[in-house]
Amino acid sequence: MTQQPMSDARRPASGGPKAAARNRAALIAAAREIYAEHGLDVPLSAIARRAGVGQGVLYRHFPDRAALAAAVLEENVRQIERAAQETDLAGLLGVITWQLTESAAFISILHTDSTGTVPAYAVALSRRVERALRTLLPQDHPLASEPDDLMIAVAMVSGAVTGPTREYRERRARAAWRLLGVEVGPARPVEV
Amino acid sequence: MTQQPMSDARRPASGGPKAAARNRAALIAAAREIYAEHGLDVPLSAIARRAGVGQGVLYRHFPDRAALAAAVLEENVRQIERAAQETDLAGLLGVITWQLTESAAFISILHTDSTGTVPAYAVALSRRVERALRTLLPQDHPLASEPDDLMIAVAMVSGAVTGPTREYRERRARAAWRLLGVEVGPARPVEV
Amino acid sequence: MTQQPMSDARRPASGGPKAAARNRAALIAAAREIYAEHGLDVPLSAIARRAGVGQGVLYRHFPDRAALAAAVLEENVRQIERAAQETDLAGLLGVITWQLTESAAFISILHTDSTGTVPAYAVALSRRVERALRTLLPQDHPLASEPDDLMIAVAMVSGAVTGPTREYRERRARAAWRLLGVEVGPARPVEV
Amino acid sequence: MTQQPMSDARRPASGGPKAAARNRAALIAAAREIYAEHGLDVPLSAIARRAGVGQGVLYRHFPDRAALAAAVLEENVRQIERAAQETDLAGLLGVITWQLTESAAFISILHTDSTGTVPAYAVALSRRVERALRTLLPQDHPLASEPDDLMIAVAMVSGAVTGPTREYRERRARAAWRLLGVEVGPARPVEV
DNA sequence: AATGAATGAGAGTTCATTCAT
DNA sequence: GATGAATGAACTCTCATTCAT
Repeated sequence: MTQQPMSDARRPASGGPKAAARNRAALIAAAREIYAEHGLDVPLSAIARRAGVGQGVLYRHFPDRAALAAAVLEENVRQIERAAQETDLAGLLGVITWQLTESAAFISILHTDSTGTVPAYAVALSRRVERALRTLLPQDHPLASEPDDLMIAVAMVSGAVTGPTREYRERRARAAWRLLGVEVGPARPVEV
Repeated sequence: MTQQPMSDARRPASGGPKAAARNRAALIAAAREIYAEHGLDVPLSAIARRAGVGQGVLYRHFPDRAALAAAVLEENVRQIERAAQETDLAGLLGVITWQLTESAAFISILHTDSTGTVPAYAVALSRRVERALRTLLPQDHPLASEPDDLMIAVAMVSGAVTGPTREYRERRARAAWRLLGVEVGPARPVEV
Repeated sequence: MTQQPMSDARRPASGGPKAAARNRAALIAAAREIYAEHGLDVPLSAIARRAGVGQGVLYRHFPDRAALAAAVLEENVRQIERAAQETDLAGLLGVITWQLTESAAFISILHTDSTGTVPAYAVALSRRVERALRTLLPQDHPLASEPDDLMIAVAMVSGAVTGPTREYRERRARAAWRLLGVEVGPARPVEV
Repeated sequence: MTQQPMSDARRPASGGPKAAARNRAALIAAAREIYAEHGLDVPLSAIARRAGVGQGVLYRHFPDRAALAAAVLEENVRQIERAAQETDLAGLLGVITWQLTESAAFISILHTDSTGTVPAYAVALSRRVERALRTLLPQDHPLASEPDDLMIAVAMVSGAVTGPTREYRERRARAAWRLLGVEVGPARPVEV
């Protein structure tokens, strides 16, 4: 018994090649929204629905859950890398703070998973964030004395970021940086 | 890790005298173990199996997933409250640190959930931890100046606690406290 | 997002422990019927439906597709082994012939799969059939001269068994045995 | 962000002059290969991919799965018909034997499907094979006494043809013919 | 009161088929 | 004509929850 539609209802179909890129973008956008709202552990079908596409499209573009997450978070990291070329450490931390308060998903690559199981792509992305930060880190910065301190500090801030509204989360993030004695610029998005 | 004996010639079925209480305790213990190993998002059937009881018993004692989690964490909090009567702040933070490194589940009440949705029971438990800490907090402690700083700091440490082994997680936790400039006693369990 | 029912429709539930064995038997019976009609490559959901049970029950009893097939075919082989103790070779071949004409599924363990990929359980069952046959095979039988001839002959007959009705298939099977110069008793089921 | 097709120098798209015929042939060849490797139950997309064409082309040439299978097997039958004009029965059986051992797909028209459901095209092709064989069948041949014996014998051999390698399958096929007392020439392909 | 089987919805994944370009 | 993306249903497998015994 091969898999066959078996329903006589003729399905409408397909969009054409131009739609492909649009759908990919829509999926990433939808995923970003839903990740921000509910975290990474969300039904893929919900993402497809929000993007307005069928489930198959999601699988065409992203072979598995990790690929989609990587694509979403990749954008965040790229923004951080871009920002690293335009500001100082405080400014970059502001950008990171923005992203932390904006998206529950982004937290997971810096804070990783509480069970200790970290997907490979998250490790790679985390390294890129670290590299970006380190280019701007002065030798005498309080987070420069021990090699792990920098990313531990970021993880700590991500731990503090909880709460119902973005503003509330930002307030907590700023308090966290203050407790670390680290100067942060204003939390701000990077314009695309 | 603990496989239950599976009493051979015994009466595995229904009731001993205080079987109910024993089952409840077994469920909590099993849940604690499994939470620590796999996080909170675990099939309830696995917990019942590890506890050596049927699924029905689990539901009899805990109407829903949250109730079980609350019961597990309740014990942690009780240990913290007990410890608060026997040591100073540094000692209490050592106890909390132990719990953070021991169980992925415990993190979730102090760090709460990354999506910002905090179950009601977690709020209550968190308050009790805060109260315990505050009884020992000197007026001039670095975390005493702003009202939220205390629990933000705890959340921050919980954010730093990740990694494959308990030792590794403890090392990160200590680094986190150091970055906060807070003195902590040795991480240690409270014996029951 | 844990998997949760999310529908408020309260589902009816469950049968009790006695039903377990009954369901298992029903599943095997249903599978046997459907296998006979459509071959082994049938949706498991169809089997569950025919058995009048939920999908979960099927998985409880048979962890995978192979386990169910093995359970069904196991019965056939057991009948053959039983028959081997009560008749001579011709009689046993009659029993096998009956099973071949009765069930498309049974063919697959003797004829195996045309792509050459044979599941482990099928190999084991096939060996048992061979053993049963060989206990009754006279030294001077035409299929006794070469070691592989016996099971090749059975596979050949299974290759001939096609057609819309059991009677038609049996006619072809008898013709096949005749072409092999092998005497066969009447095709007959083994009463359970 | 929209990446454009813009084939720069070449015209990979649409039509050369007899592209249609070439595509058709490529599809049949691809299907033959994949059928041989994985059996008839293969995603059509895999065939299109192997042929290096889009899915649409496949559907243009072959309205359904059966049409493609028929086209593949048609070639086999044509080779048999050709061979029937150049050799004797033993030689023709050698050709058929080659095809049986070469392709899991070809088996299905001679052995047909184990569920008894035979597609119409298979019946027609089978008849042509029979006709080709019968032109070379001597009156006194062991397979000439009963009308059905000829094709039953072929089906029997196809039933014996299983196993991982072509050589192994050929060995079994030869054993099968031997058990039937039928002389066969060497298994050989018909060059195209 | 405990057991553990059953239910059935839902998530993940795969494909046949259509169709915009 | 060709391409290959999109659709959406079918199938597999997993669990939360109920309930007969």
